[in-house]
Amino acid sequence: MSTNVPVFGLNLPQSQAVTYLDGPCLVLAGAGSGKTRVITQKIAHLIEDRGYDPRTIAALTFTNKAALEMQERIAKLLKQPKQAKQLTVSTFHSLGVKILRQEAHGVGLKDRFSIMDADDCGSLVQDMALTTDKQVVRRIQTAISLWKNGLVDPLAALNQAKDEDEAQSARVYASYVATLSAYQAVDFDDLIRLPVELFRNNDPIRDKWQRRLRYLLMDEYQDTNTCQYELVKLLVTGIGKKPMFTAVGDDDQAIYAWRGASVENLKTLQTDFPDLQVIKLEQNYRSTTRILQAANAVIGNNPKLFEKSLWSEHGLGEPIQVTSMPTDDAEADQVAMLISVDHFTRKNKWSDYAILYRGNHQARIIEQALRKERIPYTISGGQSFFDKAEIKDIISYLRLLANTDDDPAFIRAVTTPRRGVGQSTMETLGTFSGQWQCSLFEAVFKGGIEGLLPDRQLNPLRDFCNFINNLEARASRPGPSGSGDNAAQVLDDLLEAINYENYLYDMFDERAAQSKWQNVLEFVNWLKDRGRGGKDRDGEEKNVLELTQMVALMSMLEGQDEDPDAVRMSTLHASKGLEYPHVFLVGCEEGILPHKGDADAPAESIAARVQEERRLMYVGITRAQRTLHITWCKKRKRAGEQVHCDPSRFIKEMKLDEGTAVPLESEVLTPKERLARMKELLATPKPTV
DNA sequence: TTTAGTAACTTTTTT
DNA sequence: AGTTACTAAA
Repeated sequence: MSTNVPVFGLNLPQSQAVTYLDGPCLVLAGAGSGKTRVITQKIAHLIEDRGYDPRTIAALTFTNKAALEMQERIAKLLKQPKQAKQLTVSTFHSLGVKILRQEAHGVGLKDRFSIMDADDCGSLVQDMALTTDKQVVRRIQTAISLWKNGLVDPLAALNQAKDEDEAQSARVYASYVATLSAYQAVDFDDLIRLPVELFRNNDPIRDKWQRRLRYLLMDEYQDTNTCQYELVKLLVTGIGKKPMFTAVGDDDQAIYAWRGASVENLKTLQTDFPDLQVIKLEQNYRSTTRILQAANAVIGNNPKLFEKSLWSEHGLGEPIQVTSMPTDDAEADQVAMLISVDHFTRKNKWSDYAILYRGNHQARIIEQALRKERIPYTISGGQSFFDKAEIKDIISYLRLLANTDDDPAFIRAVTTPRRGVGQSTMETLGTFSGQWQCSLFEAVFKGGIEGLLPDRQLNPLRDFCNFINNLEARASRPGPSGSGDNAAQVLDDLLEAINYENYLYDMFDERAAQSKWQNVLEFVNWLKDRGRGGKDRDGEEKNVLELTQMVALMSMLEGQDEDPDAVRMSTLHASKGLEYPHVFLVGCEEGILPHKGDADAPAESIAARVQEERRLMYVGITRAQRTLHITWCKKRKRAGEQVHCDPSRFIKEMKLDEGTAVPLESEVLTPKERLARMKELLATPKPTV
């Protein structure tokens, strides 16, 4: 097939990107230029026109939400929608789990390894660094994460440490790695790093996976880190084999440098693959011209990696509004009111509106305001369903069931609900297990522990461990249907046995307990559903272990039970890749956006950080399709006290005063005025747009 | 030893 | 505002 025949409904560069299959391909896709469209169409093209087996195609995204959405879009595109289920559409991390689950032995893990979340890792670091200072713990955690993502081992980290802080982090790094392997556990970074290690050292296994995944597509390529890029390279390059992949990215939307991503990967791609075909998508199908102009003006202040200029065939559109607010409370109220009024006057859906902000904590105050106005909303980004304490409690039991060496899970499960095991018991047990180099669970039955713990403390421990053992025996017994455990029954038994519902009602007031128990039931039902192979029963059946490992990665809220008609609230980071007709970008103040970090950082890194914040602003602006409303506060509550704020430098950089938009001065209404205005607006006919 | 209640300290972004 | 650290009772 010639690459010059345009695919129906695509412009020329899009079409070229879809049909180009002579080698590796990089698509530089500006905001709103239809990059997801290119990926989904290309997958359809591979299957339907080129005869690819869907099982040999993998598309990698950055969030589970994006993966889910992409799979749905592909299903709609295919003549046989069921083929979409055979594709690997997942995050890098999920692919890592998939590989590790099959190749655990190759990296020295037992089959039933645990996946530890950031909290578990945090308490690990806390113990090993001998500090309770949360700041220090987080600093060490990010240092370790950056090392892992950069494929630097503990020894190298120690050698290249520049100051005592880094040396301390490196020492903790060493014992951290040792402890994880003692637990038979991995952290998020290991999910990518271990497959890389495996493929580097084991050619037959690497070969196997290369045959398994013949074509690779990557979304948001600008946000990949060294380790992820290495995994990709190992998967696509082989002797006598043509590297086959498509990477899609935009250097202006790189906003994850803080977690090890490097935009340089875009450039490196060109040197590593000299025959790389580079295709630029510069036509924007999303926003009005005014919005694009503002976005371009802001990003123009950053150095360019690739030359590109976005343009749009849409009209000029409505002016961008910039409003100053006296306080953050007023900002939230005002935005809620503006949305309410606009919703009723223009007869728009609630879901046409999005409120975007820099930090999760900004969501709280906005939520309150929206509730006051009776506006339905959904929050994406921020702490997820799976991070709720009651859900993590249940998960810790499942993890322990799957892997009794998982000490963090043991600690949580054995102490919640309270069963007479407290701090000092755990300390004794911990020292003992440390001396004998065994897990806490093992230590409970090891000879010698009787001398250290009186029966009063030892009995509850033994009772608990016997309980887990019994449950585990039942969990791994084949269910009536043959293969797989009877996950549903095990889950019910577990909740019953630990009396979790009563525990909740003992610990919390009626209302809180009720909602928490509701969450638990919802979670358990969700698990049971997945255990049976998913909603349509055409997914793979999963046992308790697989379910547990899957849940560990579900840190983002899934779009399943989202209210379809509700105002969207999101952090700027979580909004990447999404679009909304009407966008409110709140809290545009110096110190918030750009966010101020360590003032004593070197000037160079401060400059780099401001550039990343500017890209964040760019992402925010380019989410908007029709209207954009930016707000900033003169005063804001911060750690209790009111603090004076200045407008963000990025507002000036939008160059709104040069004829593209009219800045609007602050306009704060009292409830009475608001009501009057509302009535007045409701009476006027819907404006034509 | 465990738990419950009160006083002080902090808020980037996420797989 | 929301969590954590510390102190007093059971």
